[in-house]
Amino acid sequence: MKVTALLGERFKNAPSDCTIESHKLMVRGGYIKNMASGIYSLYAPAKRIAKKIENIIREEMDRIDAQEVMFPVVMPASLWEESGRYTSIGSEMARFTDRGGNRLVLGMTHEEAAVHLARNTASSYTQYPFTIYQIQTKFRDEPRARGGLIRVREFTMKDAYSFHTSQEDLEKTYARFYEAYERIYRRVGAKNVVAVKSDSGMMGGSISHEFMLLTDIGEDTLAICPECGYSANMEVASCEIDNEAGEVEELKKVSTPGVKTIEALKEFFGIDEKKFAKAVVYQRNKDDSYLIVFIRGDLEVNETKLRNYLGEEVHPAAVITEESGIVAGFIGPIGLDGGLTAVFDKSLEGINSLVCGANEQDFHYTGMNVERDVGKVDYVDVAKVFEGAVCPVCGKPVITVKRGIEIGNIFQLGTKYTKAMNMTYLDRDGEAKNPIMGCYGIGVGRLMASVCEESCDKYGPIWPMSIAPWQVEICNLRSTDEAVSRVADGLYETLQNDGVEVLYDDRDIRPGSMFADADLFGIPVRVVVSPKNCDAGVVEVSTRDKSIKTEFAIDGAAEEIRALVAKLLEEYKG
RNA sequence: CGGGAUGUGGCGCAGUUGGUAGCGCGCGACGUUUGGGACGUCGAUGCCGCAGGUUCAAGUCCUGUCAUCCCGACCA
Repeated sequence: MKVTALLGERFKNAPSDCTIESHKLMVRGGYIKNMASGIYSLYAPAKRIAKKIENIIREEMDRIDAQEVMFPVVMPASLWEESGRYTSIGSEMARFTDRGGNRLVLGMTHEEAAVHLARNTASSYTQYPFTIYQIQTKFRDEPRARGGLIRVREFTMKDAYSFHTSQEDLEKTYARFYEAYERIYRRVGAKNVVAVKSDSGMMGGSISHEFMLLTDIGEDTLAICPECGYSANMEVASCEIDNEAGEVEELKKVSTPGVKTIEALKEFFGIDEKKFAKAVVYQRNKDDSYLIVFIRGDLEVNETKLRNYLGEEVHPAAVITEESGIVAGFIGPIGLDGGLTAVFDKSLEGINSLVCGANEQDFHYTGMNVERDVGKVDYVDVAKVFEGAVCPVCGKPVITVKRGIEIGNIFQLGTKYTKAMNMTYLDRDGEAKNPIMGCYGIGVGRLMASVCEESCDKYGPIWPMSIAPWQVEICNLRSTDEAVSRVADGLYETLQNDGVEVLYDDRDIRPGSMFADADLFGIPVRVVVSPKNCDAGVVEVSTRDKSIKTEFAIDGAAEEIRALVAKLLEEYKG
């Protein structure tokens, strides 16, 4: 490809809208163009990168015996009504009607389509297991797109669905996907990727992992143990608590006029915040009724864990009404209004002497022991993990909290969809059963942006050879000079004939501009052809990551360059 | 959906107490240049987001609306 024929321009400045590095560079470098919020067109360089990522994914999917299929983007609402998600999913799913008044949806994920495709065909246990996948456009009407390609509304995704006759079999495939994903990330050049245990959210099912690329701009928070490798999304990370029982004390009611916050209580009693039983008030989404979480004063409530425990949606209480029976600022577990649900975090378990509210204006209790003064309660883990928390696996207090971008996920779905959509097969014993499903996704555009985010400098992206839009860029520093152009043109032609992907900057511009653009193209191997070099009978060859800078004699340069490309490609081989 | 901000040429921006729009980059032509975003001369590009209103006069003031971005909520 000659730059003179390439559509797209490169900018000195990024639009002021761009805040994160990959977004800036991909706009500045002429990779993407925004059309609407979270909706982008890709220019040729970005399209080429996406295609390479897709092909690596294809190779790895095919390798684990997944077969590529294609589902429709537009599906009838009725199919989604079968699974129940037509109503359970909110406005993230785009819905519309056709000219006949039929309700349709835009595909945001394809479990329903996968079941639809397979359910009448895979009617015998002998036809299991099997895995299907597609690489296709999805539309999700995100409430808030952000960060260029990091979080968009329309995007290309590889989504795979596996079907099994037993949990063990699902787990086998799940493990193969896990390994395939690790290979995919290595091959596309994503470096800091960890798999974390995650919340299954609306997908349903039990076990799931998210593959996270660690970066400060990540939207997810992760708890990671550097000692034993335990890692989990903050949403589900368990929190081990070192509880010190302390001295047994008598329950005493103490006047605490106007002392409402943990801060103020700390000051008032002059004791550590770990000695308080903090009350956090939530409301159920369905009827706004209240529930109260009691947790140790130094900890925060993890709302996702709370939701998962309750099995329903809740939100932090907006206003606490008079008639609720809640005395804001003085809430405690003793003598709490019987109509209120209380949840006890396990951080309170076994502590002998706690300070808590007395459910009476301006009074607190001291010396409270839950078992003794409230009775037997179920302790649950709803605390948010914090830096330095105790690892639930190895028991060392070394948990670190990091940010990550989700660049893939794998779910064990169970029979949620096959049951709801009445997909059955006849088992060996002649009994009709619902197949067990797994699903597995990778966002292509997000992966591209993530690699850019992690592999760049202030001048532009540094694309790994495996996904670079072109493998070699030739910079003809003096295209008006016949001798120089003869060398550059010849090299371009020879390399292309040898199957090397070449971007040829044949423009008549000053070297400074050409180099600045080359940095934005981020192509791994750069070949500079200039009058100076030609006089010396050489071309100058360097890598974008600055690890190599050398000269090759003009005669034989093509072969040397081809070998260099092959060598660099080797690093990312499957 | 809450909070904050911004809409002026392709990009970055300026535009005073209201007086009819400018700078830098980029773009075109010519010339001089040529190893990290050159210089000179000439030139093109604006429904000042949109719709109302106030005014002799609105980029500027008022009202509404749309769009985009950031923080949060949400998120397969």
